[in-house]
Amino acid sequence: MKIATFNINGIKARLPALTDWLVEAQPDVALLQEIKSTDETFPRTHFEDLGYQVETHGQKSFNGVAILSKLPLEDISRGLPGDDEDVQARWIEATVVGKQAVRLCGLYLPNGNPCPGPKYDYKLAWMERLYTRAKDLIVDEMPALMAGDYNIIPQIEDAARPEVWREDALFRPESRAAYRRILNLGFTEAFRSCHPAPGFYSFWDYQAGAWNRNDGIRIDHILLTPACADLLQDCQIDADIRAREKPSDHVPVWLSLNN
DNA sequence: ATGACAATCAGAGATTGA
Repeated sequence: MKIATFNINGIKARLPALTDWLVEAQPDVALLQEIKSTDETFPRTHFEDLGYQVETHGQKSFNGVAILSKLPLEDISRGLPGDDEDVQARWIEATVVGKQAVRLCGLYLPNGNPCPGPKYDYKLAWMERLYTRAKDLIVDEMPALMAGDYNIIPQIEDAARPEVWREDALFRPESRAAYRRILNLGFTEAFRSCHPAPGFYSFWDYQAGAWNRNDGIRIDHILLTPACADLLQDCQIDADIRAREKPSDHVPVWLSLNN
């Protein structure tokens, strides 16, 4: 089963680029972030016509996550538990039914800039809630993964120019520590486990020719529970599509599972 | 030190992002 995560930076603006990639890459499941649309305005039938079941958790203008799946999805849940006051649409879960069922969590972790400030506080508080949910996934022992835009540069080798990120919310010690604390529950980060070498990125800023200079960062990750890591076959980044017409500033990260 | 770029909503320019 091929499962991908892709921050598309707006479903309306990305409809052609996303469609082209889906047709070429043929993922069984695509976890999308930053759909920037409500559930009502998401072009649901467009993806149903491509053979996907569509589950969204959107809001107007900002954020928003979705799952597209060619295989049946069950037990869909929207919103990260732990704060009933939180109105930002950043989390969706579902179980995909294959040879072996896998629990899928799609996430759009808060950016956190400027740092320090209330947005950074929100990021760390959100990560505390993520830790709680992640721990439950480990305890459940069902194969599960958490995929999305983590807005975390885990290590220096995940940035072309780590020095410019030193004080940024994506690279601050507190951010990375909160991410490591989740990893240390027993998760396997799929891409690093397949490709330990430095120099792979999943985001290039639109500004200052970042793509042409390969001035990127790796902030889109897929974390696997031990039972899910047993099934991991491969993990890749489709970096080439960043060079196309009207691209997102992120590119897809995908893995294949033996399930 | 600043801005560079793109998307959204709205129908200009502020806000957000990373």
